[in-house]
Amino acid sequence: MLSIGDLSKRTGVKVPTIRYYEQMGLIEAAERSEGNQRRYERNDLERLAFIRHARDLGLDIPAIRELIALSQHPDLPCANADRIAADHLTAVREKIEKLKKLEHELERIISHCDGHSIEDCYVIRALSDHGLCEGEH
Amino acid sequence: MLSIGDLSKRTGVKVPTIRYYEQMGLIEAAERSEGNQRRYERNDLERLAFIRHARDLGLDIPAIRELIALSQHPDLPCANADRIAADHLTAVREKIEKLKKLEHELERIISHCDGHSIEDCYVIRALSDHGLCEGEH
DNA sequence: GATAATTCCTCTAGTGACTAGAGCTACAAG
DNA sequence: CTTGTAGCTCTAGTCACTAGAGGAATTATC
Ligand SMILES: [Zn+2]
Ligand SMILES: [Zn+2]
Ligand SMILES: [Zn+2]
Ligand SMILES: [Zn+2]
Repeated sequence: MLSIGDLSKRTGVKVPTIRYYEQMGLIEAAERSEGNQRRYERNDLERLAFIRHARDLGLDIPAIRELIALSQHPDLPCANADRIAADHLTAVREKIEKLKKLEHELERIISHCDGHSIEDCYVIRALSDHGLCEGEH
Repeated sequence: MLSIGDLSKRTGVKVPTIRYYEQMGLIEAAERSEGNQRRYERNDLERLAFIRHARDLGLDIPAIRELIALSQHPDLPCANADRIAADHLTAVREKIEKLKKLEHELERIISHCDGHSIEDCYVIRALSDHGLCEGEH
């Protein structure tokens, strides 16, 4: 039996975050001690590690909730789980594309400033006028 | 004299967002009509276009506030403006790096699943165990 | 000039995934 | 047995908006 602090130390998930996940329905409400403190077991540890890893990979809470629900039906086909991962990959790629466009424009803007007065600052001018940009964003 | 709706149409910034920017101190409180409605002039249009473009490039509101303040002192050196842009570029690059790591792991995870049952699903297994990952994230 | 449609006003609350803090209680170590 | 740490619940704050309520002003139509 682990306290919430023990669980926190072992998984690297902060104590308030564990309570938050319980509230969000990602982990079941834990048993309580006589004094109303949460007590966890080994499988809670695994569950929380799963959640943490999924969050580290950028999945959001509804997606994780769905994956947990799926993982409790081992006989179902895994198409839905695979789709969740694939959709997330697509979203990640779209974010990368957008950020690369920003990176490109910012590089250009910064390199065009000769760094004297605000009056001549290319950063300020470029921000005032999207027409000076090379692409959309 | 433009109404807030006119300003919105001309800049592509939604009406509530314009009021929000006023509240955040990015644009000065506009003059009002007899009936208490905001009335804007040409320079408000430029200011709002500046804000919009800076937001589109991913700058946050405190950074934009600082850039606006700087732009009102044309004789100052522009090092601070340049630094704001450079810091932002650094942040964008860091985000790209993180997302690329995620992209890599997700590609790997998805390609390893042969897509039968949940029981054998590599997506679920990989989420359960970061040890299966190639890198950190 | 009356009426209707649209736009505007302020204020509050919701978004996602936590995080911080207040005020209180339980438990472990000395 | 006292002290210190850890736990409890509840509320509010983060960021940059967005949605909605309830009401007033403006514009368009007749
Ligand atoms: Zn400059
Ligand atoms: Zn641009
Ligand atoms: Zn699978
Ligand atoms: Zn991993």
